[in-house]
Amino acid sequence: MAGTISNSVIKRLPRYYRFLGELRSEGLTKISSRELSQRMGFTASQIRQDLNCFGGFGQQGYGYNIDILREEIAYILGLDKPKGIILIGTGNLGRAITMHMNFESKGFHLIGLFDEKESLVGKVVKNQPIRNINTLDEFCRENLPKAAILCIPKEAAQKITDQLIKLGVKSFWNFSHYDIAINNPDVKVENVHLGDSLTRLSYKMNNE
Amino acid sequence: MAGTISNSVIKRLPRYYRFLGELRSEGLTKISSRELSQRMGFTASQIRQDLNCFGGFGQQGYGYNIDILREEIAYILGLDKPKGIILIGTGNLGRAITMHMNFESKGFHLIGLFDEKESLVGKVVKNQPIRNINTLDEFCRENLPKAAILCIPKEAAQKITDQLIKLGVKSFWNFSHYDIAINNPDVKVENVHLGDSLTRLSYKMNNE
DNA sequence: TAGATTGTTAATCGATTAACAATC
DNA sequence: TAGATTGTTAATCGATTAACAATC
Repeated sequence: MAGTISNSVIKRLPRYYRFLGELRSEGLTKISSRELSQRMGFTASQIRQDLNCFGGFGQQGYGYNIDILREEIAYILGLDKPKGIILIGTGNLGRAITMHMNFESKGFHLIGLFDEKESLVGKVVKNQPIRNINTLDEFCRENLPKAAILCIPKEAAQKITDQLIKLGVKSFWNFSHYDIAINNPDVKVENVHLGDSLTRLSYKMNNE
Repeated sequence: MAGTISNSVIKRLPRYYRFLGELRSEGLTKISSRELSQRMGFTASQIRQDLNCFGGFGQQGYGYNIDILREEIAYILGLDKPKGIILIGTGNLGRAITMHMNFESKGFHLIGLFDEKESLVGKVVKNQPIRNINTLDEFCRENLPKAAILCIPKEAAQKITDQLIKLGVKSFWNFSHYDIAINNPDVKVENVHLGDSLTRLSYKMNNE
């Protein structure tokens, strides 16, 4: 068992979940930490250490039961509790995420799309109408989303996050460069800085 | 000076570069590690430690010259050497990245788009025609791209990376779930696992 | 000169790996 | 029972923070 799971472990959790899903669809029922280490590129020691953070789901001399372990991780990740999420900014990136992402399998339920651009408002993406951003307050009071996806520029992001936090939206999947956490230490943020990632690739190519 | 810059520092480099750019556009010319720490949310100690990895660009009693430091980091990141990059898979995500990303400012030059879907081939995205994937060999031999963006499903990714590696493309910005690095330890890969990121947000919301 | 702030070393903290006893 | 493999402790490694002498 465990109290706090360290950040390093949390970062690896979705990967464990993905691989266990694959093993499952290959029809396997059990796996040892050594076998899993070869597939995932972690050490067997780290896998045992990690998996033990949330209870002894292995069995000595046998390994881990794939289904049970996967279910357990799903539970820890909260994938069994769909949370309402809205998306702000239906530009190229916002629309791509709306179309591309399987929200249901990641613990969410996409319930609203918003944009300020009149030319986009009313269009339908993945069966959802794009709503005018000036209806955001009303929508949130009625539908109580728990999280928001920010696909808007930095300048717009500050204003919108302030507004959303007042409306009770306290969790953000943030594609903007606005640093939500630094101004609001209490909210939950997961940042995706695509530009930083591409920049790191440039670094790696530049430095043997 | 420094030989090897640790992975932890590399991860932070693009962020330093971004913040220095902002300070610059605010018209500032110098900044101390303490001031920078307040803006960036790192400790001043860490900033000094990090920046010192690549030479003493500060000055005691003064701080850091923003322009000089920014230029130096740009050089380390290879942003001054545009590298040819191609994009494979022009679905929602691939098109969004094509439209949305500023490649030039990140050390790249987007020179080709590819898809296998006949209905997409020939369409123009950001002034580039979508090419048939079966012209990939020919294109690479002529234009020698150095990197590729993979916006294709896992199954397709394995085949395409093998093909690209043979053609001399050894660096990947990988949006697929195919684990390139595990099968090709020599290539440079920067993974973007959007689903894992959203899953971590679910975890954070689920665990106080 | 006095004040400020770096560069750098030392101390602390946390994460990973190794080892092995427990046990299925 | 013998073999396999976990759970867990101890050892190592690396990263962050603190401290302060060097110096602008």
